[in-house]
Amino acid sequence: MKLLAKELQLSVSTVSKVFTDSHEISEQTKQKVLALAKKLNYVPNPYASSLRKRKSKTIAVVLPEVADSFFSMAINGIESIAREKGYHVLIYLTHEQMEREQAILSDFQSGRVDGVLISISNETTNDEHIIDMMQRGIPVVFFDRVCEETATTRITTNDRESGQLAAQHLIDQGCRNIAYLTISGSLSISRNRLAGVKQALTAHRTPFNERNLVMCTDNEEENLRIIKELLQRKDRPDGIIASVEKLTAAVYLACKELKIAIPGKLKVISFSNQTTAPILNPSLTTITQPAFAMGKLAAEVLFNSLKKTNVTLKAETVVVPSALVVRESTTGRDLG
Amino acid sequence: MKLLAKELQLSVSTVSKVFTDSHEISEQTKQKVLALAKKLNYVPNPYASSLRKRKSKTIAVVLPEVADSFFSMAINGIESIAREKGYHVLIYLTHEQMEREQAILSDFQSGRVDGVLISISNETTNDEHIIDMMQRGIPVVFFDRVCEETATTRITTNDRESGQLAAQHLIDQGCRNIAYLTISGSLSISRNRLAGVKQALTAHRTPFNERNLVMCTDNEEENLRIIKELLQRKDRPDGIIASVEKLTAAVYLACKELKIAIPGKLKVISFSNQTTAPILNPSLTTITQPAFAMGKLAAEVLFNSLKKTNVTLKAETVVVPSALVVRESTTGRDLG
DNA sequence: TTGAAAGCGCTAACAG
DNA sequence: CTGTTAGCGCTTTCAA
Repeated sequence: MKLLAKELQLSVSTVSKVFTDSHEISEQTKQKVLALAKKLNYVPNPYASSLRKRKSKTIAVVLPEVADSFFSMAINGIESIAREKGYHVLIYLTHEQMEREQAILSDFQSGRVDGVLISISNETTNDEHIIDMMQRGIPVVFFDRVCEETATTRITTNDRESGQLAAQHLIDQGCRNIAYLTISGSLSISRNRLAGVKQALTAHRTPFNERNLVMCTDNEEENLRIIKELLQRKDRPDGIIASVEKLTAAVYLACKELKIAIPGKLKVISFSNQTTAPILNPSLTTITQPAFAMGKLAAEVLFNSLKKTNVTLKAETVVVPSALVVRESTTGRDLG
Repeated sequence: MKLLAKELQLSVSTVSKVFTDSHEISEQTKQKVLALAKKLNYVPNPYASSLRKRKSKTIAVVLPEVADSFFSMAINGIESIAREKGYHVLIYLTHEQMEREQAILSDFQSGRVDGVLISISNETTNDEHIIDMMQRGIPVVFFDRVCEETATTRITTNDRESGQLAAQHLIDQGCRNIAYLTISGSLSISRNRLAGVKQALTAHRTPFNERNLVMCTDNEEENLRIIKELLQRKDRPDGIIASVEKLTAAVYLACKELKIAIPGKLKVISFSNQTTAPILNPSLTTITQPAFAMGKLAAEVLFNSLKKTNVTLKAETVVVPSALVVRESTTGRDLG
């Protein structure tokens, strides 16, 4: 299309420089070129540019799933920064499968993206595919579900403290037999939350009962079954901490079916960003993660490293704290 | 990297043909090349290929927002097909602003994407930017929030019938003064739903009262105020149809504050795909849209047209029906 | 079945 | 400040 731009009796390179906003071009010609470009509705071909410059102005966001308030809010945060910086966002879903995650990342070897934001799948037990990526010079920033051993920047929330806070809150509300619901034994995020829970219990001289560590699945009905089983045990828990948003519904439904009163017979707290938490029956006490902020921060860190050349990301964990929002499911009282 | 591939004493073109899986290459050399490629972890540069072939194997998904169950489930559907077809998915958010929508689409003039899936913003009143796109040979498929006048394929749900069904259900439950909550007067989807509501009311000899058409905003607190105002009118409605998922919370909270019993004093039905609908207080009667299916279908239609060359998409509306799921908020009874 | 050569649209030296 | 030239890595005739 530069050919057309030579309506103006200019060389291709001059026109090109206009579009890269080079300082070595006079205002006058810049205006002329830009004017004609607008008139002709011309936009430079990004792929030609990518090919030449060896950078794509595109990042990838790799997620386990998107139907989760945390991830959708995080996408929002990421997008807000990407837009600001003129980057494009490719989205990929692993559906919690390490194999897919590997396949997706391996495609990035091609230079399709300049950087990657990733929240790993709960199947992901090794980080070779990620290290591979970084060795090829493609920076990776973890957020939320991180690999703690991998040498790059990790954006997390204070999972351990949050677990502790949640458990402490339940203890304060009189719970003595607390169960912890999770979907993964391997994710650091899950382990950290559990560690916090255990710490709070131990501090209170009521060590965590390992039978109360309940592993859930991807399947809603299966989860309902598992939780009903839990609630039908003779030593049934009097408090539940759901470490994953989507387990909330299963807990509520199980209680409904079994006619177990929340919070009377069972207190429930959930790691959740659902906007419906305040209008559940009863309203749900949550640990609310700073999803938007974490997405935003992850993107900022990534773009920052993309600005400079050859700067490997610091192997550090940046923590954005979550908040405990107390509602009726643990207190019986509506604290707004 | 083809240079490296000439470890094998082959020409670049031969190697290239291997990667396009050309039939004019012997099995033998194919294997050899593929083997070395895997060993060297080589992946062809997609941008060079895009430049040459003038197609990017990439589509754009343009959405008003992502923090909405419908859109996140739709993304899921889109991704499932994209993955299957080997396409990549760029995501863009308009945040309900037509200006952003235009800016986003205008970038696509560059050939960045081969096609576009779009759900328009509620500000979008004209379709010039979209027509422009199509005239440049980039196919556009609408889903959910469509432009009815624009000559391309539209994937919708049966909005009118759903509105009618919702209103009829409220009438059946004894409502005589039904309000309709919306965030847009211009979106066809909103108009159609309202038309269905009116039709049901008219059929029942109780024409819709225009004062009961309530325009809400992007702002949660503002919405709460608006709805409280509605519920404090002397002729306060005895039934509410929320045409947007996120208005549900405002309705519930308003009722809580004003101590209006649902469904006793007010019956509520919502167009919503929230997974928490069954565990709200009370559980929420919904019109549930086939989000995943619609996303999937939109993607299928788009990829179909991308396969052939120079086939403009049929200007037709494909309807995937929604379902009425009756729960306590309109009946007082829990029907599961 | 394979190879040589041209060029997709753009940018980056380097000259002028 | 502007122009010339040489590719970025791939695909695609066309010829061997």
